[in-house]
Amino acid sequence: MQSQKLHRLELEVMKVVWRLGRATVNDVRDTLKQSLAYTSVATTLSHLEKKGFLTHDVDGRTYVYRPLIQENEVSQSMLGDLLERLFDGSVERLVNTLLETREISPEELERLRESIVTYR
Amino acid sequence: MQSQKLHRLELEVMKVVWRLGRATVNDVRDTLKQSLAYTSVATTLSHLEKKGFLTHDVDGRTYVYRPLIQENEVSQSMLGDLLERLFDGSVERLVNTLLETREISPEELERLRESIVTYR
DNA sequence: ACGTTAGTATTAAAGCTTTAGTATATCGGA
DNA sequence: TCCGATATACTAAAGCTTTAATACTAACGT
Repeated sequence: MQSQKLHRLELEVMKVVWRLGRATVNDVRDTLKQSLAYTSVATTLSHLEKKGFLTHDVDGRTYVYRPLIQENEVSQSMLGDLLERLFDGSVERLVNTLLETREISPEELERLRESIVTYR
Repeated sequence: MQSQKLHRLELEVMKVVWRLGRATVNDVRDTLKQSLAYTSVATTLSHLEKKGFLTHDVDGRTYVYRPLIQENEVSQSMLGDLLERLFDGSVERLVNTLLETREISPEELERLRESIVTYR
């Protein structure tokens, strides 16, 4: 398994593909917030495929991309990376920083407590 | 206030300065894990100063750098950025992803529960 | 006083990500 | 069939981070 780290644009493109399940260049292009040239999106999808995050099927002359890796896997990997780099691996410090920073709604805090308390 | 996002090397250098409180180029160079040319470290410190993360006092002909921003501030900012980009701002999803990785010792889990339960 | 050493300043090369232009191929309609 | 539209392939420019060489400067020991 490789690095599983995605850069800004790569991540945004992957999020679209994860959301859509299957996506052409134009699907991605139309869904992205930022407007990009067709070829920019195509190049990025190409990169992602070369890196092993995606593959494609061919439909006529059109490539239909689909993920080869789950969003959760990438999230875990990137979060784990930040955990090491910023908090020296201390989950406690990370969570405390999170609590300090965010104004968390009572509902979210309750769900959070539930998650942690029931975690075994 | 500006972006508060640090790249890999910049962050490593800042961590040294935070740890030491005050640091010369050689202090940083000697403390870093990776071995770098003197001028590489000096350039990075220069960048960090230009970006407003550091300043320096002069001691003889030597620059003694010190942070202008706290580690916690940068941690919050960078974690917040990841929270948005990866979890659409959902603290719950972030924490659940963290728990899923299962790299948490029982002691750490206990402290974590304590943190969350006592959070006002 | 002078040369060696130890600093900083300047410049830029190398490597990476983003972005898109141009070339080429092919599908589909008139 | 032929032309325009649309798809991918190829190439590379622009911008950013990392890394370090070179140039310049000043302190210090003798």
